[in-house]
Amino acid sequence: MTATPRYQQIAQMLRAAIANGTYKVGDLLPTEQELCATHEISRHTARDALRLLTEAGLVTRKRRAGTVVAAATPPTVFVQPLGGFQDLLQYARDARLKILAYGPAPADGFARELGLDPGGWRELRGQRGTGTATVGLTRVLVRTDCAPTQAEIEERPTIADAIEARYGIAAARIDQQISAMVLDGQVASLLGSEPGSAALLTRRFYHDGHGALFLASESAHPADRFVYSMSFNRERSE
Amino acid sequence: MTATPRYQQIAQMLRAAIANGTYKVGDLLPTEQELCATHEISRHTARDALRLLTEAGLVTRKRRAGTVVAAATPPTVFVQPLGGFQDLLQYARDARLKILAYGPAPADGFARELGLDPGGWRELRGQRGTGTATVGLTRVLVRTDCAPTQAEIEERPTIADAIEARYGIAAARIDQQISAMVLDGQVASLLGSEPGSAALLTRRFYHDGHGALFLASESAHPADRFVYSMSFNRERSE
DNA sequence: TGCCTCTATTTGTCCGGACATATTTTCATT
DNA sequence: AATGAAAATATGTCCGGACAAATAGAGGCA
Repeated sequence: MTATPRYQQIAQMLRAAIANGTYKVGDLLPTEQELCATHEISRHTARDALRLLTEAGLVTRKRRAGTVVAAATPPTVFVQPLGGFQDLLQYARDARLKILAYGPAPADGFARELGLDPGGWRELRGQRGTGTATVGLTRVLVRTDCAPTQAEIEERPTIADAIEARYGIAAARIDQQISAMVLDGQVASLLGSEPGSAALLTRRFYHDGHGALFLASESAHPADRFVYSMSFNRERSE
Repeated sequence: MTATPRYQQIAQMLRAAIANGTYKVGDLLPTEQELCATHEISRHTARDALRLLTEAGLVTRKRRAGTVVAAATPPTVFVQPLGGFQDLLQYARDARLKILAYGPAPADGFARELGLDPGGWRELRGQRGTGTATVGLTRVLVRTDCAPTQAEIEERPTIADAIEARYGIAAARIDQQISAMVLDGQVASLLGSEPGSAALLTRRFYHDGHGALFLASESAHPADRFVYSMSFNRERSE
């Protein structure tokens, strides 16, 4: 009869009440004590129910303030999980970064294009590929206070990994923009492609825990050799 | 001194023990009773600690079998949350789909390119934009047993939304591939772009709960009008 | 009015216990 | 040896209680 546990039943009732507007966003849910009284359950059971709602992101709880509705529906429907920086780059596992140049950011270089002061950054130019096949041409800006050496970069799969290993600065947020471009003669020859062919252009911005940018990159990938794939899964919410 | 709660301390100790190989993947962690005895805590506290590890995906628990290590490191480091189908498409909120053609899939059309039997699918051609500005040219395949009418599609922001509303078929997994292309004369004129300019090409495959494909789309977006942006956040694991 | 302190309230942590349920192991039976 | 019943065991659910910590709100004070 009562196959589902009590605390899940309570949680489901509250979820429904939130969904149908009985409790609107910003409203206060009943306190734990009130739930205990109205449903004749122990405080522990009430807490378990509210814990489910908290984990789903539907409510937030604060001492003395109570439980307030944060969203009428579970905030995220789909998620794209990433195992690490390599999954973001989507190069083959054995693709290596060949560094062509690495030094203080020139005044008229990548930093200027992004509206950054070249003084505080180091610029790297390189190409990525496996063996002789080049799959991407890259420009990178690294903040000088967390710039690894060339050797440290080359022994890690990505620059972000090198920074995390060397300086302990971990990316908290990464913004990525993908657009398309037509290869001009110079870039095409570096990539071994036909001038006038298409390429994918990815820009990535790595932010630390304070939201400050510490790493930026721009890469061109010939369309005939590179497709950016991603997979989204619907979150289980029961 | 002991600012952090006991159960979080225990969880951290276990996390560390898993990370440094004291417990390897597949090993059994101490039972709740053993944790109670060794750390002189109540079973409730031990359970709270193990709950944290379970939520992080580090361990799985089964009655009688105990707690086994599922992964040495938290499985997902970054997540890209999506609120719905519109976030995937990344068109402006007021962008509308103008349907140019909608009917049974022709034998030599999009279905053939994807290796699908044209008999079971309906093909749609359209363009998306706001007012007069066209931002994308689209080909879509819809499985015939869940194909909405043209009116149903036009009154919803996306075709996936229309299918979910009309047939109750919700996408469980969406695969997306992004590549680049050069616009030829015919497509360029439809999009109002220069022939030979670059465009972003997105292919999306929507799968239902059984993993079966029910919706596929291919869209071309002029690079000068469209950039695909995404944001990844590091998962909080504490 | 503005600022401060104090209090009451609500959630967070932790303890103790009990029974339920699923699953493995053991052992008796065939 | 194969099968099936029973026991043992680890987690899941639920109850009761107690104190701690944070903080919104009331009330007092300048």
